[in-house]
Amino acid sequence: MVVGRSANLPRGLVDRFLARGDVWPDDTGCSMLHVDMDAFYASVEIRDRPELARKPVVVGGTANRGVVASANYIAREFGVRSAMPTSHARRLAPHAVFVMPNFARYQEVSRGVMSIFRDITPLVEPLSLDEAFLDVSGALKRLRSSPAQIAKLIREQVEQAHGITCSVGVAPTKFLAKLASGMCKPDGFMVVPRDQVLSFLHPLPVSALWGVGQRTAENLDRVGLETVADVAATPLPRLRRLIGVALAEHLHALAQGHDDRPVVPSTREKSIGAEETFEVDHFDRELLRRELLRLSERSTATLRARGLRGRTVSIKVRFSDFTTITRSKTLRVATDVTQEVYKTASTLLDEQVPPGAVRLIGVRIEQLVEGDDGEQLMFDAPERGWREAEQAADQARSKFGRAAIRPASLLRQGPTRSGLDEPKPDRGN
DNA sequence: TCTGGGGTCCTTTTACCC
DNA sequence: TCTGGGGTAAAAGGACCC
Repeated sequence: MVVGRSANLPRGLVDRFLARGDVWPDDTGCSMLHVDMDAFYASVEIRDRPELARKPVVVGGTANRGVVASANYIAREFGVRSAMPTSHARRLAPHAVFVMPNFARYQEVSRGVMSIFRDITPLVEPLSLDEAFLDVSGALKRLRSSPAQIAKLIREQVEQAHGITCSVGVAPTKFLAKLASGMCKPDGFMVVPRDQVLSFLHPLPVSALWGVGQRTAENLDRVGLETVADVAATPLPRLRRLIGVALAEHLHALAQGHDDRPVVPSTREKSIGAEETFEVDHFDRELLRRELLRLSERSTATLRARGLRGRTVSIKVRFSDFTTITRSKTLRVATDVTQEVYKTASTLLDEQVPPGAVRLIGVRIEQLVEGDDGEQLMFDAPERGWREAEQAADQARSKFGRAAIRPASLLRQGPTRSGLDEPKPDRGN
């Protein structure tokens, strides 16, 4: 039995732990909350266009090669799932309304929702636009509430202020809270009492463990490990041989209900990049180089906006058969200069990527450091002109819009791309 | 069914130095 | 000069997450 992400969970289990109005569960010591918006992108679209309310709604690139970023629950009844090719979704639900994602809009709603959380506790760790962990241990006294009461309050406030619903898991640890919110979706609320952690956890399939995707589930299945209980009962040395040291130790701990990761309010990003799938495959090197310039520009603009620079430039190329290679080069000095990133990226393309039909190309910058003008100027005077020019261009763009300033070689018509421009799907709900 | 885009983390391989 | 081993950093690939 190999079970994927969306496997049906033991039904009795869900019923046993689902919080309802009448019975108040024992939430002592359950100070970890995981809040997950229901079908976030689709819900925002429906809220903004009420005429969609009773229809199946699918948010995702409408072009040939897009995938579903979010689907409302009516669309899910037809089998539509996030990450599914849009073409497949169209076949399953031809009458559904297909909507292009409006990323800026979702960001705006997300900021509003997160600020509701921060009014309750400063210990908020967003995982993406549509979900976050909250540690409410410090807020209990101040609000004179239990964790479950705080969860209820959050659900009410989010719906009142933003017209969309969310699901909340309340548990002693992050992992359990996240499991719980996933199991009570949509518009639900679940508490995992401290003394029932193992009876909650152990009947679940291994794929429920954070870090077990399709591959690892198959590997575990091959040796007869199907449930979380099976993993918990496997001696650690054996598990290490099966799936590697780090993953084994991680999963073994989770399977025993151990997870002491704290809520970390802000973490610095480790890499910044941009990539694009073409609507049709391309062989033309000149065109690929032009695309690298566009992507370098996009990535370094983000770097500059956040006051960061990076030392390692890596490119990613996916061929028509879906094999994917990455090639990277580490610079002597960290940079945020488009021309320098582009030069490195295009050299990598020229020297290390074999010819072939390319469906995706990407640029990423790693080994990030906080920007520091003074030091850089002394060591690398020649790039000074570029930096100043690009900073001026950033300012012009923020005044007059993105199209105002572009490198001359991008003024020609670029290649056609798939419909998804910059989406971030709300997977998993 | 035919697979987006943004990331993180881990493992293995390779390059280089002593 | 050739070979080997240890250590470290970089490069490459892969799995996973939303």
